Formats: sequence, C-alpha cells, structure tokens
Amino acid sequence: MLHVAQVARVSVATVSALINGTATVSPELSQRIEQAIRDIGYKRNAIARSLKMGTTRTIGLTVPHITNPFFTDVVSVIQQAFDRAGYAVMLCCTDEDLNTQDDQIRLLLDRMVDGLIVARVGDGAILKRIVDDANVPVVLLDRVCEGVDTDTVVLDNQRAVFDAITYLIDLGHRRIGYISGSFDISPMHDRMTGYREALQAAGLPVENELIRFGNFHEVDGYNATMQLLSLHDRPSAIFSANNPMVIGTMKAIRDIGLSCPEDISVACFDDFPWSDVFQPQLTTVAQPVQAIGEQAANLLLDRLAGNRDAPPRKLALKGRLMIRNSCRPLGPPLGAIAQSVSA
Amino acid sequence: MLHVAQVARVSVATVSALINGTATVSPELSQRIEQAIRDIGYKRNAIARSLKMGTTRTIGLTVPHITNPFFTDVVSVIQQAFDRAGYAVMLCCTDEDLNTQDDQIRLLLDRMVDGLIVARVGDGAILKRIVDDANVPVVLLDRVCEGVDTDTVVLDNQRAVFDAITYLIDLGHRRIGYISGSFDISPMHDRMTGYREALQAAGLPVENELIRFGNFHEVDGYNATMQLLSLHDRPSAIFSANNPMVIGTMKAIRDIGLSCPEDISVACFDDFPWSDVFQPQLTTVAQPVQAIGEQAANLLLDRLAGNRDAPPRKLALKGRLMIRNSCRPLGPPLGAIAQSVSA
DNA sequence: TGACACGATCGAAACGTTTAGATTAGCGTT
DNA sequence: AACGCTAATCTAAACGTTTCGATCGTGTCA
Repeated sequence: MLHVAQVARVSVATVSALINGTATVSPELSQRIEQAIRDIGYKRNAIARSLKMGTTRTIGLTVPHITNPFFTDVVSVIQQAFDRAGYAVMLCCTDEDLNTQDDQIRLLLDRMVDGLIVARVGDGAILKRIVDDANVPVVLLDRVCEGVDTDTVVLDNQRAVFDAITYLIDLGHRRIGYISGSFDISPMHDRMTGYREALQAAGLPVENELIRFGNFHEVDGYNATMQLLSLHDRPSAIFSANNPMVIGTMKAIRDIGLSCPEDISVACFDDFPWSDVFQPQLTTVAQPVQAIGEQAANLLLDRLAGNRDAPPRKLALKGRLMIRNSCRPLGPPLGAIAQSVSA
Repeated sequence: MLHVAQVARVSVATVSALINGTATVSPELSQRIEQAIRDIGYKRNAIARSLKMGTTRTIGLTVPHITNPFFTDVVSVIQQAFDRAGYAVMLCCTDEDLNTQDDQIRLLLDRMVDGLIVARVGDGAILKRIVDDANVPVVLLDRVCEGVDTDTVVLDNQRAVFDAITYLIDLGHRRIGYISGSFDISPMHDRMTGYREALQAAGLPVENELIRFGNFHEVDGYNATMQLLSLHDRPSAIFSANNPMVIGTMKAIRDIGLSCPEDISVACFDDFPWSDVFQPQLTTVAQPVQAIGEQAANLLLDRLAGNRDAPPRKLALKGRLMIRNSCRPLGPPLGAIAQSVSA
C-alpha cells in the first residue's frame, strides 16, 4: 500500500480511503491510485487489516468426522452460507476425541476466528471456559451442552428414535437390538432414551443384552452387530444410532451369512444419498441437513452482524422417518414376500 | 503481551524470548513471566505474529464438491496431515465453477495462506497467473494443467478407464454407454481417452450416440442415462465417469423399470464406503485416496519446510478396478445365473 | 587492574493496515 | 478583506507481535 501511495504520489491514508470508500477522494487522485494499483498488482493484506480491525472474517467449524455423510452435508451447507457472506471457513475434524477437539478450538481461537460452530462437543465445562475466555460467538450443533448457554441447533433426537423404534414394533418386532455411540454426548443420550421409551410405551422390556456401544466408526458397528447376532436369542431387528456404524452392521450381517431384510431388519440414524438406490433400501431417520446447516449459519451470522446481546436461541428441528424396505413385517413366511416383491 | 510484561515487570522482548525460546532467560524472570501468563490467561495473538513473521501456518484447500465421496476422503486425509503438522486448513468448495474457484483462490491468497492445494481447477491461464503472482507453493490435485509447472498428484485416469472398459468388453458387452463430466478438465479428458482406446483396441466402433456429457451432479447422470436408455438400440452397459452421477444412473434405471445387472450393467469411477454392502455391489475404479491425500500433503509440507527450488514433482498413482456384481456377462439366460449366485 | 567476552535484559523499529485529528485550499458571506 | 465552512488530503498513532542491536553486570584471563 505504501508502494501504491508512492507511485500515485498520495498518502497511504488516501489509498485506504479509496479502497474502503470511507471518504471521498477526488477523481484525479482516484484514477492515479487505481492505475497504480493495477500497475503494481497490489492486493490488500488481510492479515494486517485483521490485526488493526480485530476481525478476520473467518469462522471456525469443528465436526467429529467429515466422512460421516451427515456432517459432510452440514459442512457443505455451512460453507456455502459463509462463502456468500464473504467469510472463509476453517475446518477442523475432532475425530470424536475430546482432547483433539480442545486443541482444535484453541487453534481456531488463536487464529482469531470471528465465530465458531461446534458440532458435537464432548465436555461442557471445557467448552464453557473456552467460550467465556474468548469473547467470540459460538453456535452449538447437534448437541446441547449443560451450563453452556449459547445458540444451539439440534434435532429432536428422542422423538425421532421413538418413532423409528415404534415403527419396528408395529411391524411385529419384539427383540430390537440397539447400537449406540458413546454416551457422553447428548444426541446419543437422547436417542437411547427414545429407544427405551418406545419399548416401554409398547409394554416391552428393555434388555441390556440388546444394547451395545460403539465409538461411531464402521468397525464398532461391525463388532456390536457380531455380538448381537451371536446372542442365544438374537434380535429380529437392529437400529444403529449413526450412519458409519450401520455400514459395519450390514457387513457383519453379510459375513455371518444372513441377509437383510429376510433374516434381520435394519434401520439407522442419518440418511444418505445412496439409500434409495441400492438394495436393501435402508430405512433411516433423515435429518433436515439443509435446514440445520442454514440455521446454524444464520444464527452465527446474526451474531457477527452485531446482535451480541440477544438471549441464546435454541432451535430444535424434527427428523423424518424414511421408510424403505430394509425392515420386514414379522410373521408370514418370507419366501412368498420376497417373490412378490421381486416380481 | 504488553500486559504480561508489565505484571511480570519485564520487557515485552523478554516475554517473547521466553515464549519462543529464542533466548535464554533467567529462572526468576521465567517464573514471574509464566505466573503472569497464567494469571492473565494470556494467549499469543496469531494474527499479529503472522503479520510480523509473514507466515500464517494455514493452508488453503479447494475442491469442487465436498459431498463427492472421493473429495470428502481426500479432504479428510489432507486435513489430518496438516493438523499433525500444526497447520490449519481453510476449505473452499468451488461447485465446479470457474469463477467461483477464482474467487476462492483469491480469498485464500488475501488471507495469506502459506500454501495451496487445488483440486480440479478449470483454467490453466488463470491459475498460472494466480500462482505466479502470489509467491506461494501450490499443489495440483486430480488435475494436470497446461502451462502451470508445479507439484501435481494425479491418477492414471486413462489407464484406469481403459481397464474398466476392457473388463466390460471381456464380459461380452459391445455397446457401452459412457457418461462424462464436462471436458475442460484433464481427468475427464483422459478418462474419455481410456474409453475410446479400449473400444478401439477391441476393434469396436466409438459411437457418439453412446457418449453423454454431464456437469458432475446426480441429476446430470440421471438425464444422461435416460437418454441412453431410450436409444433405439440401447447399450448393455453404462460407465459413469464420476460417483455422484452414477447415483443418477441407478435412479434412472430404477425409474424406467429396469434392473441392474439383470437388464443393464453399470460401473463407475470412484469407490465409496457402501459399495460392497448393498445390492448391486457396484463395480468401480477405486482411487487410492489415502495415498493421494498424503502425497499431496507431503509435497506441500516439503515446500513449506523450505524446499522451494526443487523442480516440480509430478506423481501419478494407479487406480484399481474393484470388481463386484453390477456387471453381468452377456449371453446365457439370466435366470440361471441369478439363481446360482443367490444360492 | 584493566580488557574482554559473555549472558541476560531491554529499547525501539518494523510488519501493513485503519483512522482520528490536523492541515490545507477553495469558496461564499458579510 | 477577513472570516468561517466544507471537502480533500495528510500525518501519525495504533493494532500485537518479533528481532536487531544496545546496554549492563559479572566473571575470567593476562
């Protein structure tokens, strides 16, 4: 900028005024400056600007795993929204790990992001401290957090799973296996509650041997399913609390020589683009990813626009049960059904 | 930092020296400073540091679409690699659009990223200018670019498609539909060449009516497939040049009342996690995503570590044909085969 | 005892912006 | 002709670091 000013024979202040439109500058000088900018190929240094202005026009986004299609979609929507608003997005993956997440958030705050969208954080206390320390607006995604009073976008997880399990019960299933993610984050807790309540509402027992825990990955779903399928009295249906784990479930079913839905029904949380193209077409709980991403972005953009003092806003969205053909009604001999379907 | 210095009754220079270990500071002062840092809750301002140092420890990464599972995986690998090295990653999605990509790269350069990984850029000239202007190391991914002489990681696209098409020919297919992405990026060009050469090597004609173009999205695959299937003499197999489009292909096949592989065989570029769990299990060309991501990250990290003057390195990796059951041999009546397979 | 090296600490300039406040010139009013 | 007003421009301080060179004891050696 100094260089531009010298070439245009003006002061840096005038150059700055022209670039930012913060003051009127005469036509002659404007032209000289613009010419100099073009000649030199000058680009404003955003770092210096950030230092002076105290704002980076960058936000931080942390998700557990970008390969989970739910988060992939949400990241995509959020990225687009901030792109439109002229913000850059720094993306971090926490790998479902608390320490990693902690590090990531610190990394982002060190870089002076203007705001933070955090999906699925583990520990309320740490987050709370971080949020309080750095005076930066935070939006929590897919997670409520005790003691952290900030904008939040979540799904009504409990209700969604309640509906899905009730659907299975209505089909005639009595022993329904449930594969949960680790319990220290609220969605997993709520989903499990939905499972229990659906069983109880139908007068069915909640049996611990039917409940397994995994760490969200495919391999965890695989192992959990293997355990469920080798039970003395194995379940007739399995519900997986997230998407990567259901891949493991399907692989385990295949490896053990069973098939879905003939031998065992499967449903899971989170829809994905392929679900209605391949067989079996998985019955899923679809989250409104577009809305979730947009709402989260809007909440943060609103804070960034200056609306700092509004009370925390908590948005709860509804999931939708996408009924396909991976769950079969219990009762009639299977052969007949399969025939008539494939005809 | 000034505040810390005042509280510890030392100069800012000493605080800086202690924090960075750039000079020895006596035990007493060290202790006073550390205490002050703790008391105040001081965090070094990375922006100010970046301004002074001329380095942000941040890299820019642009991909066409993060929802394409190939790019999702690559992004994930790259993110992890840079995370380990203490770099943050700014992610941009170009939406397969040239102007968008241009804007994104400018945005990233304005923010003084230390390096850039660009996947699938469209126009060589623009990129070249940008790369030359900003004196920043660039790694090209999934794309060679005429006139831009920089580190590159690509797949041997031509060979990979050649092998896939040859596989279909060996199965007895003679009329093989091909759905390409738009032609102005090198992978699409090379893949098409692989298609043509495989046909020619087998003495088969290259028929234009069997070749369709789309813009990488599901809907494009859908439309292209609809056209192919309504041909007077429709193809017995379809190869889709990318992954999202093949979803459209499968949906079109379903909507038109056909089934795969019974009525039509399907194969595509890019593997995805679900491909061997659901039916039909899609035959795909799998890219070594892990290796691609790691190599790209390593190339850039090496430049960032100071190795600026080494000549551009071009890495070409090999794809792998994952043969599953979405392509059937032509000839014998289908019933018998399906029976024996499902038994 | 003086010269000198060395280790610890500090002062101040620099990175490239923004911006408050000072300065200047031009112009109409009285 | 003196005055004040406005618009255009400039000067210089600030943002929070890093780092070069200066300063100041202190101990060592001749």
